[in-house]
Amino acid sequence: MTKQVKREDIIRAAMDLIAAQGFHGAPMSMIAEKAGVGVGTIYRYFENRDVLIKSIYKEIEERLVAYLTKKYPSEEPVRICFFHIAKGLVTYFTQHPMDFKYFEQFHYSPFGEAHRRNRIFKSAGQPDIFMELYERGLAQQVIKNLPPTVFFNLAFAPIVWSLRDHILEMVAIDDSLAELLVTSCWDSVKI
Amino acid sequence: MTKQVKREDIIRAAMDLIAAQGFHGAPMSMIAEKAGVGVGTIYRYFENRDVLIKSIYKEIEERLVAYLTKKYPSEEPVRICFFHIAKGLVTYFTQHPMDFKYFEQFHYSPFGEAHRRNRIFKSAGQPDIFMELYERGLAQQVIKNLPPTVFFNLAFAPIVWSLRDHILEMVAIDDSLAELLVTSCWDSVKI
DNA sequence: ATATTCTGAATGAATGTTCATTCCTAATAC
DNA sequence: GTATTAGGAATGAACATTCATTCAGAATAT
Repeated sequence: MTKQVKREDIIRAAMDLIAAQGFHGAPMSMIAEKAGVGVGTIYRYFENRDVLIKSIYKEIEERLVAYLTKKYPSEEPVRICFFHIAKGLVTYFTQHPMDFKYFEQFHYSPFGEAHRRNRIFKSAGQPDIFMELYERGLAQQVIKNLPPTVFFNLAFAPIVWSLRDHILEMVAIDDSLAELLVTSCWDSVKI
Repeated sequence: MTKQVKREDIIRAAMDLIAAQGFHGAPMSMIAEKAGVGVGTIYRYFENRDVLIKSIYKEIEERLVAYLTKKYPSEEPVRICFFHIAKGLVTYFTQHPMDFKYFEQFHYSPFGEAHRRNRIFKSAGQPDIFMELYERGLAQQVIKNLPPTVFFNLAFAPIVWSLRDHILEMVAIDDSLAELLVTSCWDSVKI
């Protein structure tokens, strides 16, 4: 078993456990057992628990940003770009519920609190499609004149909450409901 | 010092600590110290930690519901009722940021998970102004045909997120911005 | 009025448990 | 044979909860 594979096993195990049970339901001993390694082994791959947790977050974030950025129609109107991102979020997280749950656990924890100051998707190197969308929308006067924070909240908070409800099986978001949801978000910010 | 006063001291101390630092930053010993009582004393007023935490939640919830229900214009159109609730939320939580922070901590924790399920599935109990609003809106065809969950998410998620940002001082929500925010939420659910 | 006994609220040291982390030994690679 | 990696028991820190003890004030007796 190569080093890389063992590292992946640890990440996979930790992610699944934390997504399913929260940080409390995922002690190092349990992660080790699920990954099929000794507890001490984890510390050969990650300096400590915090580093492990942040590494997992980074991996998920990279996958998500890659997904949203791929085929991003940057030349199209703001509205089209918004729909691309919003529907992309729904699709990605519907297909990767564990990623969503992990994201949520992370975000509402001391880790996320620290992370929140810098905006979510502002990873170095990546062009910030969110901010670009906001600025272009304002400049072209297709969206209301709102502070960026409030714009993002109107545009994405209902989607995130609905994804959570969908993943918790409290509502079923099919294609047509997703369309309606995303359209409604757009309705709230468009002029 | 009367019993009631001491109980209030404990609740106040626990609430402030948990709101500010999260559940982790509020061990019983610290709550006791801040309340000016012995650790054991807390257990004379609350069976255990969980009961204390849930009691605090209930007190806040009662205050909030009382605030929203007072002067509720139940005879007015759906739109007016929505604005009453939405603006009431903004006003109440702007004036009681600790209540908001506690609510948030509670909601994104194992306590909240359980609480949420109950709340949604058995909406029984007191006259639920939220559910009443949804049903009346649907019947009168003034709101889109959406599952209740998604309706609530569209209507309130951006408000909650924006309140959080306001309380964290990442955006300043004054009266006119609140008006714009609430109107935008209504725009997203109205027909 | 004063002394004595009783009561139960208040306390915080002690207990038991849960974990992250360490570190020594075993296994494996080179 | 030596160096590197894996393993998991041991360690110690953090915490919720308990419970034997204290003590102020109420009740009762003298």
